[in-house]
Amino acid sequence: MSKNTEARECKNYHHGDLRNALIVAAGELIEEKGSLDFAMIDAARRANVSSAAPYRHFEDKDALLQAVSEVAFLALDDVARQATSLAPYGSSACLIAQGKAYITFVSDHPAFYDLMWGDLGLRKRNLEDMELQTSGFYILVGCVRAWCEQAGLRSHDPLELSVKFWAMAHGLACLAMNGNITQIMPSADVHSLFESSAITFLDGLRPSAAAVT
Amino acid sequence: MSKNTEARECKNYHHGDLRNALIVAAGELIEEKGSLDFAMIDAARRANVSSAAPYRHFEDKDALLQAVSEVAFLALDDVARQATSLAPYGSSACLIAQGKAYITFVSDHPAFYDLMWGDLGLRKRNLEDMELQTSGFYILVGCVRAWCEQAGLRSHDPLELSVKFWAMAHGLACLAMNGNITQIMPSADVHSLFESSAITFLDGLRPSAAAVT
DNA sequence: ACATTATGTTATTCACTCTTACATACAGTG
DNA sequence: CACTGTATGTAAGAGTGAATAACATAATGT
Repeated sequence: MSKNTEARECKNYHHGDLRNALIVAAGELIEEKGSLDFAMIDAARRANVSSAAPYRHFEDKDALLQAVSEVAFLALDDVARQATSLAPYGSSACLIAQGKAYITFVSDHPAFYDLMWGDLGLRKRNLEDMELQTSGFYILVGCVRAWCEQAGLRSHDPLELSVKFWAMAHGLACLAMNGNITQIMPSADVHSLFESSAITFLDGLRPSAAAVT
Repeated sequence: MSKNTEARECKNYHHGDLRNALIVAAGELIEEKGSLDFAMIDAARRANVSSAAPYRHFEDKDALLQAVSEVAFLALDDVARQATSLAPYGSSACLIAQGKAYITFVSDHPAFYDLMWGDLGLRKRNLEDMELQTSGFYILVGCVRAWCEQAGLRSHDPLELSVKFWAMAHGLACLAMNGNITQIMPSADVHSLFESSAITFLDGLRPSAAAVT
């Protein structure tokens, strides 16, 4: 052990946890640049390794992006879980809280949205990833199921309702992210918009609402 | 979308309408590849010009993509306009027809969706483009306004309702495009899903639906 | 010790975008 | 009709970044 770390630039030849370091570095770059087109070598530099090192851990840049995307989906799951506890489980407020949290997440991280749902996203990837992509969704499904029971609306399919509810939040988040909502209604707040939208929708589910064309 | 301007057999040194030819070529490449990462030289080849010629008309590839995107938004406007005449103006069916047409457009051209709303999309572009991006939206606003009057619901803001309605269609289209809906409800049809979702929402707007928490 | 495996480096290749310098057509003017 | 300016084309190549190849270093197991 006489060879003490001279520490010219690198302490150890082996990084130790390069794979994770690269995922973190890529995540930072995406956040900072607000886009996915960082260079592999930049992620490598951030982890203090050479440009070729990442290819020991990821087949190509897309694989690295996918790994970052997986982390992002897990983070979104956490967001959904936390939102669940903001209001009584199964209440309308609980559902709305989840939608709002979803919108906040998307709005705060537009570049991650691109990663998760954009052209480089999971659209053309395999099924395991798809399951990851929708794992957080089932947190919502649980709430919706509870809501249906509390509201005495057992005739509705919680899964179907959840998809519709998700789509409302997703659509508003997407439009807000693109600036469309600000452009159309400069004074509007996406969260309020979602809340009133959700309330209208939930009201519409109740039998008292007569179907009229 | 398949505006086949077959002016390719050009014998002259000057092309004549290279700008448009490139837009068409790029659109075809996007449609064929299902992605935006075609090479500029491929678009140039399709127009029978050299690889540098496009740069006389477009500052860079992004500018070409933007031009294609503008054409795509105009095509979407047409889709919306046509859908308006599928049912009595101002009826629920008319609104639903518009949403369905929107969903069809997005589902049929996922690569164009990426172009129009993705990371290479208009998010970071200027205001004129934003107006183009939402011009078709005001077709919907007109229908919604008529619907409000026919339904005797003048207390609602048609603009706000339209945004919410748009978001429902947009969200479902986006999730469907990513395969999420198929994954969650393999037997579900996005158009039916949208229709029932829209009906629920419109029902919820009627005063008979009591606000309950 | 020594072989094996994992992980890193340098140097290089390849594809693609974008630029530069030059060439050609066409329209307007004397 | 020559003359000239502008628009538009070409050819060649610089610059960027992903990915690979060949080699180097460390950790591990027997």
